[in-house]
Order: sequence, then structure tokens, then C-alpha cells
Amino acid sequence: MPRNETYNTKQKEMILSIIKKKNHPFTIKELYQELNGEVGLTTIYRLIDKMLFENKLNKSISHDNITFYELLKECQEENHFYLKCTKCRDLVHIDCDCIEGLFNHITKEHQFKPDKEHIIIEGTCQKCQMNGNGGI
Amino acid sequence: MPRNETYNTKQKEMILSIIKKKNHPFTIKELYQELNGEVGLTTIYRLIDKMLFENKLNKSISHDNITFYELLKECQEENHFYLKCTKCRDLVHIDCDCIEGLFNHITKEHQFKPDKEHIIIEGTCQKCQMNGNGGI
DNA sequence: AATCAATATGAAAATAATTTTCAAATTGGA
DNA sequence: TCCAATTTGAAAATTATTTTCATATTGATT
Repeated sequence: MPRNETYNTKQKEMILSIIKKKNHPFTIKELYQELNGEVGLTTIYRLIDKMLFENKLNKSISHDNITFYELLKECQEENHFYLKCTKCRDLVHIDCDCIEGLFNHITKEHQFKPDKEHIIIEGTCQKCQMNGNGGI
Repeated sequence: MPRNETYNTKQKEMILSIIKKKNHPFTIKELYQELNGEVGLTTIYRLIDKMLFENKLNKSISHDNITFYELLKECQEENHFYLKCTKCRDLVHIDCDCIEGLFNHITKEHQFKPDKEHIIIEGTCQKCQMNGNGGI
């Protein structure tokens, strides 16, 4: 009979403990190195995938084609709307119901039922617009 | 002695002719299929890379890890909007200016300059809603 | 603390997207 | 027509990620 619950393992704890301490986007390679080979790459990919599916992580790819992950701390709850700066990689949580209107429109006009609780729009944040930040 | 000029070939012409006709982001695979095997993948990648370097193309990667390219015409002001069905995995390009309003709001109210790239919203398409498709 | 089914792990193999290699073909000026 | 510079594409290499599968671990239950 299925159990519908996960098992706690030291590998999961080790990965989570490192991810939680991070305040910048990180790569799989970085994570693997910090884990010092004590957790296999496969296991890391698996936990990351699970967290992505649960919308606990954000995945993004830089102009140099590097894949970054980032913990979404506020994202456990309801509808969330992020603006992600492609220059400084800052991810800003926006407290605004402007997404509601779009979702209503999509539902009515395009007969499509959105099932995502959060949406991430990429662009350039105010700081980088003023700095003329050319990106990384 | 170097020539400092490129040679014109039918392969380049064929690729460009297809790209120029497109009005929404495309993938390498799509391009290759439309070229019907008449141009090798290597050559396609090479021209795309060159155009990226020359800022004639924009490259972007969706949440689903699909790499899209898009010709940068000066007049291409519209944003691109996709609905992706998480049941049948269909990706539909929506020709609708409903994103404009959101982007204007973001620019004005949140001082954030959205990239003129594409946005993908996940959910359930009409067909799968009617089928009661439980997913794959 | 022993049992055991459900779940998790990781090494190795598989897959997929992209890049590199290199011999052969093409280009266009002389 | 000649020829050096450039382009092409098949095949091999590279890289990131996923799958496979045999083995190990978990934690509820006895």
C-alpha cells in the first residue's frame, strides 16, 4: 500500500541546509561541490526537481547559459507575482493584484484555466535601468 | 590573406528566408524541420550563433527549458504570450494584447522594464478541461 | 530490536542539446 | 580557370540532465 509521505534522509537534510543558507542564485555544480561529494548528483537533481514542481525554487538561465536555482521563501502560500531582473538577478516579490485581471481574461477569452500560483516576469529593475547596468 | 567578408551561400539564404517570415519565437528543432534536412544542424547553429553575436536575434529560455530564438526587427513591439497545457503539453501562441496592459502596469506602477520576450502561463487547455484529462 | 513494504540512493548508462573537428565543397576575386 | 579564404556537414566530443536498476534506508508495526 502506498504511503503518501516521504522519508527523511540525511541527504535531503544536507541539501536543504545548504540551500536555505544561500541568499543568491546557485548552480547544481556549486551545490554538489559544497556537499563535498557526500550526496550524489542524481539525488541533488531529484530534490531540486521536486522543489521546482512544488514552486519552492525558481530556475533561471543566464545569458551565458548557466542554470541557476533560488529558494522562494514567500512562495509557500497563495498567488505570487515576481519581477526578476535579468541584469542583477534580483528577484522581487510584488504585492499587487494585477495578475488577477490577466488570469480572469485568460479564463474567459482563451478558455484556458491557469493553474500556477505564481508568475515570474523578467526584465530590468529600476536600479539597473539607472545604472545602465549592462548585465553580467 | 584574410578577406574580412563572408561568402553568400544558399544555406544562409534558406535559413534567413524562413526566420524572416516568422512572427513569433521559434526553436532550432522547428527551424531544422522546416528546412526539411536541406541544411545541416551544425550550419543552423552556426548562423544562429553569429546572429546572436550581432544582436540580430534574441535568445530566451522558458520555464520548461525550451530555448527560443526571435528575430529582432525594429518594429517588433509586441510581446509574446504562450499558454502551455500541463496535461497535453501543448504550447499555444496567443495573439492578444492582454499582456500589454499588464506590462504597462508593471512599467508604471512597479518601475520595472519587462523584457520584450515571451511569457508562458501554465494551466489546462480547453480540450483537456472538457476531456477531464487527468494528465499524462 | 526485528520485520518489512515503501521509498530513497547513487553508479552507470542513456538521452538530448550543442559544440568541435576535419576533410571536402563552395565562393568570388584575380 | 585558378586558388586562397571560407563554408559545409557527418561524425565525434562535450555537457547537462534523466533514467535504470540493484542496493540501502526509513519508519511504522509487531
